[in-house]
Amino acid sequence: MTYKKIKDDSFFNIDARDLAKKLLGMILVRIIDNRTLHLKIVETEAYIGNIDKACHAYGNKKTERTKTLYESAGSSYIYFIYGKYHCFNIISGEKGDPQGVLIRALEPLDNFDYLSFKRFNKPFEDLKLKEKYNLTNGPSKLCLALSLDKSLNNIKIYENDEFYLLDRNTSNFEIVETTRIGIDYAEEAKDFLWRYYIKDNPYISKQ
DNA sequence: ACCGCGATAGCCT
DNA sequence: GGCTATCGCGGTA
Repeated sequence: MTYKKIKDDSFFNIDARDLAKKLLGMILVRIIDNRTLHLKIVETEAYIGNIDKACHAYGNKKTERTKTLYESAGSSYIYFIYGKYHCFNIISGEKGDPQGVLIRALEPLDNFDYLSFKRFNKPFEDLKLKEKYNLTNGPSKLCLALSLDKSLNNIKIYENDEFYLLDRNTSNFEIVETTRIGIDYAEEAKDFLWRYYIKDNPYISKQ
C-alpha cells in the first residue's frame, strides 16, 4: 500500500471546510472481527459552530452530547440520531473551537462479503446492483457497515491502532461543492456550499 | 427513478 | 413534549 498512516493531530488542525476537502480520497481503516477494512472517503460535510446554525454547537452550546465538538483536532465525534442510527465526524480546528467534518459516504475497497453480511445478511454476489452501492452510501449506513457507535466517540484517530486514516498521494479527481443534507431548519446556513464529494463516484449519498 | 412516510430513542428545553 | 447532520419500505411511473 502506497498510503501513509496519519499519526499527527496537526493534519486535522485546520478549518473544517478545508479538512472536508482534504479527507476526500483518503482511506479509512477499521480493524474489527480479525479483519482489516479499507474504505475510501468520497463525500463529506463541514460544520462550524461559530458561524453555522446547522452545527450542534451553534451559539457556543455545550451539553453532554456536544462537548466532543470542542475536543482537539483528530478526535472522533459519533452521535446517535433518529432513534436508531449513528453519524461519524472528525473534529477539526483548535481545541475549544467547535467544528468538524461529517463523513457521509465511503467506497469499500476490500472485504465486500463482510460488509454485505453486516448490512444485508447475505453474500456480496447475491446483492442487487443498487444494494452494492447501498452498503456505505450514507452517513448512518457506513456506521452500520463498520459497527461505529458511541463506544468509539472521542477517540484520537491519529493514535488509534484499530481505527485510523491513510493519506492519499494523488488527487486526480474533481471535487463538487454543494449544499448539505437534512438541515432545512438552519435558515441562511442551509444554503452554505459545505458538502463536498468526488465527482461521478457511484457511492455518493445524493447527487 | 422518485416521492412520501413511519420508525424510534436520545437529547434538550 | 418536540425535535432530529437517516434509512428503508411501499406506492406510483
